[in-house]
Amino acid sequence: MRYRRTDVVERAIEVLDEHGLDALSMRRLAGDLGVQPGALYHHFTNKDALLAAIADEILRRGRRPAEIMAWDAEAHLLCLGLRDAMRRHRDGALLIARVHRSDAEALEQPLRSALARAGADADLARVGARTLVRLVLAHEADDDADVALGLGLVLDGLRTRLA
Amino acid sequence: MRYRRTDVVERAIEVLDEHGLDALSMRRLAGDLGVQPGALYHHFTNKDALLAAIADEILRRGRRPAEIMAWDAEAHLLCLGLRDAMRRHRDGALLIARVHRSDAEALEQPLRSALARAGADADLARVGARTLVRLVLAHEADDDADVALGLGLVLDGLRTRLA
DNA sequence: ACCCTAACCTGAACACTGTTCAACTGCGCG
DNA sequence: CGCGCAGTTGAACAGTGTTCAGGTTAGGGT
Repeated sequence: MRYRRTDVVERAIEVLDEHGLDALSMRRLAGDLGVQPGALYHHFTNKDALLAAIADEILRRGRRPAEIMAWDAEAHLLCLGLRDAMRRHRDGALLIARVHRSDAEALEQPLRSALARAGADADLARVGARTLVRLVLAHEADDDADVALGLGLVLDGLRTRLA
Repeated sequence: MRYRRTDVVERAIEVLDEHGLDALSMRRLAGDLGVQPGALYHHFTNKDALLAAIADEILRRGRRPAEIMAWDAEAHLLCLGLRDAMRRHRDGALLIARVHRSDAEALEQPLRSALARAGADADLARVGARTLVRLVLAHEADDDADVALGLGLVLDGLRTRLA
């Protein structure tokens, strides 16, 4: 059987959903595709690249069109969207947090520009966005009320600085 | 050579500091101690238990005596203490975050009781403490100004709710 | 001084992991 | 048809955590 990059990612997400991140080894995925492990390295330079591609795909599916609204409502919505996207998959937060460590930009950029539009200076926008993203990644297992409370805490802090 | 639990932990911290968390394998540590890998399993049921013991020791060393002060000053100080403790060792934040995943209590308890003393209800104290701890763990690589800004954000949020 | 128990360690094995690479296959294009 | 190349193979390398039957050794009690 012959595969393309996107086929591999799709199958990888299935393995992730069914068996978790720990079970998502190159050998396991290769076996699931009916292929030798080495074949995967034709599509991805290494496992990290594969995981990055998976994270990309998961986030791409979770992205919603931008709307015009107040900065704090938008920030809140962006955070909930991120949370939804990663919670749609087993170990989603674990995976995205791992990828986020080597590529923070992609996740933080939308929030940062929302904060910048609200009048935050570069430092505040950067730290605020980072704080919110990490908050969401860290609260995967918590229930929605806790997440809302945690986000409210940070958003309150931002509000007092942007007032 | 014969070792006790504490000897193993001490040596493990040295390996951690010199070569990083990735290099801290059971084989490597055993080799450093001049012992077979299996011997370590007499002192620790598995690697996670070893890592937990290392994290405990690192945090124990970093703990400072409690002082009587305003809740927000205390919370700020507790966070900086945690940050200092983990920054004293290579990959300290990585290690502690990993252990924190399966045992959140130990790290969050002091902050939670500080918030409770300030008049926070159980939910706010719990979420606030968790948020602060995760903030510190996530900001390891950032400079102190960014951390102070991030903490200030959350503390401001807490202040508006505790006023 | 003896022995016994418990703590500690050995050596080897098991079942995995990510990664590399020369050689082979088979599909599409000129 | 034949060339090129994307895709795959199969095997190997160098590691990982973990288990366990059996051997060793130190300390306390008689």
